[in-house]
Amino acid sequence: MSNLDAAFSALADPTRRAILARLALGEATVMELAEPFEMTQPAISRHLKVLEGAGLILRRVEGTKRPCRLAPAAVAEIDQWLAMLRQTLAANYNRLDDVLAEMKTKE
Amino acid sequence: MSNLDAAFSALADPTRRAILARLALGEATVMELAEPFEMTQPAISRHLKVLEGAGLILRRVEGTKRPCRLAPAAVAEIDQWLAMLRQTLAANYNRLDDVLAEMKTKE
DNA sequence: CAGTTATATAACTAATATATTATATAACCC
DNA sequence: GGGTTATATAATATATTAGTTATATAACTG
Repeated sequence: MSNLDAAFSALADPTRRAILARLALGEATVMELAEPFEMTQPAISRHLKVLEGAGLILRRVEGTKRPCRLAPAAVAEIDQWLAMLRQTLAANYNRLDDVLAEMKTKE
Repeated sequence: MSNLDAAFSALADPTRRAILARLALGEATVMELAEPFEMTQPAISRHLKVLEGAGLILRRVEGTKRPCRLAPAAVAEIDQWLAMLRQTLAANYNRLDDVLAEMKTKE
């Protein structure tokens, strides 16, 4: 499974996106991340494992806690891939502009 | 399922990403899209359905053909969500810069 | 109209993902 | 050391996904 497979797959889950959004506010422990969800701790633990596997988060060891934070690398990779599509869409818009411009000159 | 669920989920599959990459070169029919893959036509048909459901592609009817092209809306939505993470990561980098700067002043 | 081409749908199978409960580990606190 | 807290893992049930083959639909082509 490519990194992009794992990254996009990880982002496809709303719980995991919410976790990332929470981490956007700063580092947090597993318990802190689990708190807002109506889900058991093991479920969150697994979600974090998926996010870590996708390279989207990093974890430190701090006593019995495992604080998580966002990882830059995977986000950059995703960005890069999306840039390809963005570029094409922009190009298509330009072509549309051309069409409209041509229509105007024919008026 | 939110639009982002569907969009990220659709992007998690390498075949579907390849299809999008192909569409970045321009409109294509189902058969044209299926050609490079070692996969049956119904399999591709399903992938296209997933991409369409996620708002990533649009299709026209042209006789018996169904030419597909990239859709801007979903890509924009994804972009917007990622922007949130990007922003935080940038902020973290800045904090790291601060730390490094502080270390230097203490030398 | 008959045959072919482009695409979609249905029935089915195999693999994967998500959640749960129960339990393990390991650090912390008295 | 004994109890509590933070987290991970295992076993299991269920749902979802991705592919297959077989078949349907509907438009083109001679």
